[in-house]
Amino acid sequence: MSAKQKILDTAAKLFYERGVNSTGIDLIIAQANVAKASLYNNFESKEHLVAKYLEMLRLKFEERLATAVSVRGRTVAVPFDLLEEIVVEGEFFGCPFTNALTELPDSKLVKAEVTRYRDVVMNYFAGVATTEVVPQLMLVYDGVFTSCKLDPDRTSVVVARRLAQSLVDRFPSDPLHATRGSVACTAVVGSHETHSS
Amino acid sequence: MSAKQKILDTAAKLFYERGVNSTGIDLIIAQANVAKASLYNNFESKEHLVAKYLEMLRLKFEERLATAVSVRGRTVAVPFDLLEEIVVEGEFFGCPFTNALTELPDSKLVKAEVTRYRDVVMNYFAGVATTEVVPQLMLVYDGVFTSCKLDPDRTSVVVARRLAQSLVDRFPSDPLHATRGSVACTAVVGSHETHSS
DNA sequence: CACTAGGTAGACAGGTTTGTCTACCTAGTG
DNA sequence: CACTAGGTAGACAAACCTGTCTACCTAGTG
Repeated sequence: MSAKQKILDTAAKLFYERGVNSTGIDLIIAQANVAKASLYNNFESKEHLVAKYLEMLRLKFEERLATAVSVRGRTVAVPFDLLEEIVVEGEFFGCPFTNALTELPDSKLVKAEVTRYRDVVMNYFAGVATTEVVPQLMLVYDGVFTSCKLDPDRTSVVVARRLAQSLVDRFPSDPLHATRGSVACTAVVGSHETHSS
Repeated sequence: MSAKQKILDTAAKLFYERGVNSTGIDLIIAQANVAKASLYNNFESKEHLVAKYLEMLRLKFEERLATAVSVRGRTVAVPFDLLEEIVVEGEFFGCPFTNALTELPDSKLVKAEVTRYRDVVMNYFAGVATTEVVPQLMLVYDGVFTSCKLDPDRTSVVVARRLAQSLVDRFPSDPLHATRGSVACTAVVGSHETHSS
């Protein structure tokens, strides 16, 4: 395995679990078993490394999204399913993109990668819901990372998926002058749910 | 104005706008026009200062919440109205609590303050909705900070308020328990005990 | 007046960080 | 063989950072 990939993989793990600013270059190269020069030969600076780390995450996400869609179909639940896979396995540290931007608020590189990632998500939601619902879905999707990070209870992802599903389902009617429908609502929220172990 | 308060106010502004880790002690004391000894006489460490900063924000939030409730009534919209006031005035840097925890993930002091703040919010939502809806409202409330931070478009807060309102409307009460939520809730939230140390 | 609480100014120690640089090594290829 | 691309090892500079310390000042109070 090339030094570049070893660095990227090690940095990804450390950046995510310990935070970007708490992870020094020296720690990365020690854990990756590479020399410092290898890092600076392959990456212009730490900021560039962070950007590449985020780019890698986005590419992986796009890949997993495509795979899941081809298996389960293009539904609003898929992004939440993917998140659930991560949340259940051990510790969860929130959204790596928003985390990185919080730690490096002045980095244009990081900001660009975050935007690119969000565009992927928005695009996906735009494919399963009308344009008015997309901001609502983004709201729920943004929220689930924070809730999962801060609540010891990890059921947020289930709540979020169900909520997102209900938003898509009931869309045609406007929430405001919707059918007051306890029927529609209970049906929507109460029913459904294929998996969710 | 006491040096302690000058430090706290200056630190609050800097911590929020520039981030905790990017704000050095030297910058704080320079902008506050106080001596370094004044800072360390009043605050045990930088971490303690950050915790006090978050505590101050929470107290202000509780105060504004109480005022708004006494004026507009205890509705689900109030927390979103308060957020809107902040979002519209110039730049918005996201939730100061989650930001601080992202920057200092190992700080127990910070974690405790974040939890205390979230308890206030959850308590409030528990006062306007049934227990099943509260996690959904938290999801939307968590999401609106991220969305407002990352989307140049600040309409997220409007979308979020409307969504929260529709969630509450859909569950005016639990059919089994038959009571209109707001009544029971006022009791719950109204019985705020003074802080138990 | 004398005392004290709280303030100022700033040097300094000890640590951490990123990024550069020199010197050397090694596997693969023409 | 000779060359090269990419790697190792680690010293080092320069710039931060937090927290401590000495020395001095000043307004209010008994």
